[in-house]
Amino acid sequence: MARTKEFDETVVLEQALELFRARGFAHTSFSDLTSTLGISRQSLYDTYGDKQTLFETALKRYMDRGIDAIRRTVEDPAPVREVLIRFFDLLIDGSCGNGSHGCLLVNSMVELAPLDANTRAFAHQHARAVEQVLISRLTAAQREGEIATHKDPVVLAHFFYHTLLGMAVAARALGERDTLRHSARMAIRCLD
Amino acid sequence: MARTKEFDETVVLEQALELFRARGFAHTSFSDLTSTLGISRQSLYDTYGDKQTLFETALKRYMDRGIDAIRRTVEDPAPVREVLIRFFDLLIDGSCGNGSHGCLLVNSMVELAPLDANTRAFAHQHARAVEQVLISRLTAAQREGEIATHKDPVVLAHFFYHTLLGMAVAARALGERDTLRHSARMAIRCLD
DNA sequence: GGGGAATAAGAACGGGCGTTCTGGAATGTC
DNA sequence: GACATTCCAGAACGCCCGTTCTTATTCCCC
Repeated sequence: MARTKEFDETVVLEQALELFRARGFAHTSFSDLTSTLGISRQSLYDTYGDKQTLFETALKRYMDRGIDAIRRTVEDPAPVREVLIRFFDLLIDGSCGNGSHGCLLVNSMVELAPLDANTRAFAHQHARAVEQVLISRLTAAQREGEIATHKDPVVLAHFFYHTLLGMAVAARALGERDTLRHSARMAIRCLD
Repeated sequence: MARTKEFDETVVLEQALELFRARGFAHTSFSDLTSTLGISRQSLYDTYGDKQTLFETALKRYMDRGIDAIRRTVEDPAPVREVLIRFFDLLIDGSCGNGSHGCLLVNSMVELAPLDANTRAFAHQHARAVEQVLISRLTAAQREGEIATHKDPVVLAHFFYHTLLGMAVAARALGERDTLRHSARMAIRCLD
């Protein structure tokens, strides 16, 4: 039938994702992509569509992978404080790793949310998903007496999400891993 | 000698600032600027230099104004918790006002910090300035018995700064003012 | 009121962008 | 082994970007 592809679709997508994460959507040109990914313009178009589509595919992939990791971490039946430490460490490592380029979703929220409805929808969807995972876990912890009953799991979940956003920005622009760890532990003390 | 300008330099600079805040640096074109500001390309160049320079001038102005407001708010001799509520409300109002476009500095940190050394320097400078103001105030509060002595003002200041960053992102991409208020109050409870 | 300098408007420029086209090479099926 | 199909590489396209040039107008000072 046809010639076989000379590259691995998911590997190349992953490289594109890293480039978008490092440089943002607007500051990543097609030339940047082809030279970094090592494939031709036409192959990029044939395989992933235009730049916008490629970006959204990468972002979607990144989000799905992220929310899965978060779910696995948060739903672990360990003490809630320990779980939250792991939750934040997961995000800190994810945002500080590979040269401290932050979180692709957070970067995209800042760059594109006011300009692009799709990104805005992605952002809302992700926020609700993460918050929902946290709310469930916090509510369960409350039932088991780990958290005082007068605390509101919803408010706590929003607060942790906002903390997460701030840490992603700090990781990208300031890159102080240890400071972020301290902040995470400080945030968790709000449970007391 | 010469003809007088037909526009107010600071007013136009302020409008440019708002445009950069709303759309970011890369997504704001010279055409966007001239059509929104109502002055010609040549007048823009003559008055503010090129796009990069205009942007940095606006960012510098924004930062100076911001740090002044923060300093005034935080150095007020009211109870520290009350002061911090005002501190966060100030930032929430600043980031949610005018159509929820967030904070110009935080937006720029995310868009440009990894690409541009100037922006990176601005970011570090601003972070240290804000943190220093907070550290001083928290240390004073500790001396006066408002905060337990085993708390570390430096860690607290970093934590509040990270919270600030997160709220700026949430304001821009999610725009939930009341939720932000709740998070601010939650963060302040870390003093207890 | 005239000289001179800075203004403003729009055309023009070079460059880089995202995208498409063209042509040749490689592959699996009949 | 020829065909159809898909892949790849580079040239080419049109567009918009930031910037500069040209030209004419406006205003202040003497």
